[in-house]
Amino acid sequence: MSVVTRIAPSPTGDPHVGTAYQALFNSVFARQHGGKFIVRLEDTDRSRYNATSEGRILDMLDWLGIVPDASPRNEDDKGPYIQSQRAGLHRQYAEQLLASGAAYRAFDTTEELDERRKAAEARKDSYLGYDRRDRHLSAEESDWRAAAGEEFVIRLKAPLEGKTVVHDHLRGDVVFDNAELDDKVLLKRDGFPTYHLAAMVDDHLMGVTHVIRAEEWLTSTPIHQLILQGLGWQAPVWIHTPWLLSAGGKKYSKRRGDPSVEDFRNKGILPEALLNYLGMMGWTMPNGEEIFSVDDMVQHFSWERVSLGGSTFDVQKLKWLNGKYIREVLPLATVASRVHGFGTEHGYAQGIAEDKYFTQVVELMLPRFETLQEFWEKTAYFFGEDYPVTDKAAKPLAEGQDVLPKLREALAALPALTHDQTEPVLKALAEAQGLKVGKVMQPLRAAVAGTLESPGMFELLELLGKERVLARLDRMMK
RNA sequence: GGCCCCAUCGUCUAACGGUUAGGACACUACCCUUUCAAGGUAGCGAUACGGGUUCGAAUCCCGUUGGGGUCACCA
Repeated sequence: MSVVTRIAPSPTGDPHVGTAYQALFNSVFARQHGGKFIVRLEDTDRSRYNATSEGRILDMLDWLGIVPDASPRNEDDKGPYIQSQRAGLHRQYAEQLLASGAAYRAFDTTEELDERRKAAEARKDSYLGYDRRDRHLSAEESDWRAAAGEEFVIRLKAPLEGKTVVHDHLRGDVVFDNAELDDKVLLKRDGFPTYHLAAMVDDHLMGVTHVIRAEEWLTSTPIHQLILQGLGWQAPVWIHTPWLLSAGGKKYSKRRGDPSVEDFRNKGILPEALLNYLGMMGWTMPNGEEIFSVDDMVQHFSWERVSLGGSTFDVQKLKWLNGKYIREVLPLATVASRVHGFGTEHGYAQGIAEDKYFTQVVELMLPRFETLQEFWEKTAYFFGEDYPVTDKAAKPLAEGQDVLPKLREALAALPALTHDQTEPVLKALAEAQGLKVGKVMQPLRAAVAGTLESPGMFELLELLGKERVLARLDRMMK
């Protein structure tokens, strides 16, 4: 049996980290088995639909480098992959369920439902689902009222007794008491299906073999099995993955202020690092390695190494990982081009060419920035003469005014400010003045960089070049 | 509240009945050093609790507690 997995994001807002997480695991598992990974947009909630969201979700996947075998941008014969375009299909199966007696029409208005629910809550009922008022309407009455134009929804007729066993691939059998189950709405008043129906119909029609989704779906899986059963279809392998949590221990969510994938991207997190980080949430490489690629994951993935406790998202560790990719994993040329691309996208790189000089700056800065954004925040003095002087740098700059002219003189005498030329000169000068090396270096650094945090002095001088260094010294000498 | 899931350092995790409970992030100290980093070394720090089973339990079973999820004409 060939594996088919999917993600079914809902285009309601910002591209969610949870979607990226699911996309990773679904695509890795499919690839590992030479199967197919598909993306289906679940947009059947017209009220929450967000027109830009759809494209942004697909863009996020592109950015991450997760390539679906089928999606709204890559349709095949199993499509369309936009769920609302399949509404006719869903309706047809809802009617089939209705005809076979596995479902029924319910004519309650939203107001009635609200009222009864509130009453149930007030009574502290343990069962808070639909009270099944219309479950026992005769077929004649149901047909007649529908024909008369009364609006209705189609609900699942869940069994009232017995048990439904869901076999979760990670947790084993999970037993639900049917009496706890609800007569869920399958087809809404507006003719669109709910998730429960739509997902099951589409998964089946698209040949999905393994439903890998977040743990929040576990409790509605018995409903899904009942739908499948009513339609005479076989259930897929259910795999409910552990939670992604945010600092408070709650479910990670954009609504709580947790960053979206776009937020990470805009801060200068690399897709490789994000994916690597997500991969170590709930899963580990067999040898315990922390730095691994999606390809490594495809090679070594197994459900046995998934831990079930939820994982708290730690931005600090993500940043560390990102820094690791910058300084150790990605080649310099790649880092330089990512940095420049980021700068262009966010207005930092105006008039700055992606040339050899730029790459040298990146190389010098390599161990000094963890996100692409940090690079730009720390390097103004490499790319212009109007760099700011920090408060901390102002002090050594003032204190060093008498040594600066001597420094200028010594540097001006050099043919070029190469490392091997400047180092002995600067050290000799410090000694001659009876000063600690730092007392000479810090004023120099403050003058040419405007900050006390910079790459090594000699590399800095060499890269900046004699002309610029001298001009800066002239300007900074009172 | 009913039901469901989960439980090792603050965080991510290793251990698949026998380890001084290991690693990583963070934190602290030291080393390196012209600053800031990076890097290196060391330290701090966990099996939620209570019962069993077993020669032996982080590991298996039960209970308690705690956390999370779910109970929408949202997904």
